[in-house]
Amino acid sequence: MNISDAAQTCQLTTKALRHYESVGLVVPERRPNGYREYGAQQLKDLSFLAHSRAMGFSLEECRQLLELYRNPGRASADVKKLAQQKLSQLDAQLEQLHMLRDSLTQWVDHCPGDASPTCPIIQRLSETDAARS
Amino acid sequence: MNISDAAQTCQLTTKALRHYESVGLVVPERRPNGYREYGAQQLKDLSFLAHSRAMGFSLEECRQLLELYRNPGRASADVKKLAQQKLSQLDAQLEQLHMLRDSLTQWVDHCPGDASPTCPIIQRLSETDAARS
DNA sequence: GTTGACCTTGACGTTAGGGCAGGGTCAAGC
DNA sequence: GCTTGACCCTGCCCTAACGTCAAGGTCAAC
Repeated sequence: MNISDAAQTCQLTTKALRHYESVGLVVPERRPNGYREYGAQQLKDLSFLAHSRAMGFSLEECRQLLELYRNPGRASADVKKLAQQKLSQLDAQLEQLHMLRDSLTQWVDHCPGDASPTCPIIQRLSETDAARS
Repeated sequence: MNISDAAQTCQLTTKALRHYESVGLVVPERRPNGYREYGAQQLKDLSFLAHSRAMGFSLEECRQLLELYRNPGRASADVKKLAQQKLSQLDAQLEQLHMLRDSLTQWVDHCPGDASPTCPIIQRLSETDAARS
C-alpha cells in the first residue's frame, strides 16, 4: 500500500508517516522505484500509533507503547505504568489549568467591560507579587 | 539595571528578556558598551508580561495586553474580550483533557497490572475505529 | 595584570509535524 | 509514442518560547 492510502486508512497524514519513519517508529519496505510499501503489520502499528497519539501520548511514549504492543510476552504491568504516568501528567495539567480558569473567570466577572479604562484584569496583571490575591 | 538583575526582579530569565526584546515586546536602552539598560517602565512591563504569561497568555496575546496596559485611554471591554477568548480556549482544552483523563482512568482501572500480557489498554489502542467504545 | 563574573551575538535543539520547491514515476488517454 | 495529471521522492525552512552552548568582549576587584 502506498503512503497516501496508508495515511488515509490510519487517519494520519503522509507527512506524519514520513516523520514516524524518520524517527524509526514505523519503517515500511521500499519498492524498486523507491516508493514506500506499507504492509498489514505497518498499518496496524500506524493505527495503534494514531490512537496512542490521540490519547495524548508523546512520540517517545508511543515508542514504548509500541514496543509493548509488538511484544506478545509483555507484562500488562508495564503498560499500566506508562498509562498511570500519563494520568499523573494529565491530572497535574488539569489542576494547573483549573486554577488558571478559576482566576481568570473571577477577573472577567469583575471587569466592567465598558469604555472606561479601569479594569481589574489589568490591575491584577500589573500588581507586584506581594500584593497578589 | 542590568539584564540579570532585571530578570531576577521580574522572575524571568535573561534568555526570556532577550527574546522579548528580539520580538519587540520590551526593548531596553543600550549603554555605550552595548549592555542593555532596563528602566523603571521596562521593569513594570516585564512584570506585567511575566504575570500574563503565567496566566497562560501567548506572547502575541501578551503583546495585545501590553498595548492596553500601556494605553491609559484603553477600554476595559477590550481587555475583557481578550480574557474571555483565553477563557474559551481554556474551557475547550479542559474539556478535551477531561475526556482523555476519563478514558485513560477507565482503562487503567481495568488493567490487571501483572505479568500477563493481556491488557485492555493495549487492546483499546489497537482496536479499529468501528469497534471503539 | 589577572581572575571571575557578567555581558554580547549567534547557532542549534526542543515537539510533531506543515508547507513548499524541485524533480522522478506511473497510468490513462490520444 | 507522447503528454498530462496524480502520485511519489528528498530536502529545506517554519512554527512557540525559550534553553543550551560557544566564542568573545567588559568590568570590578585583588
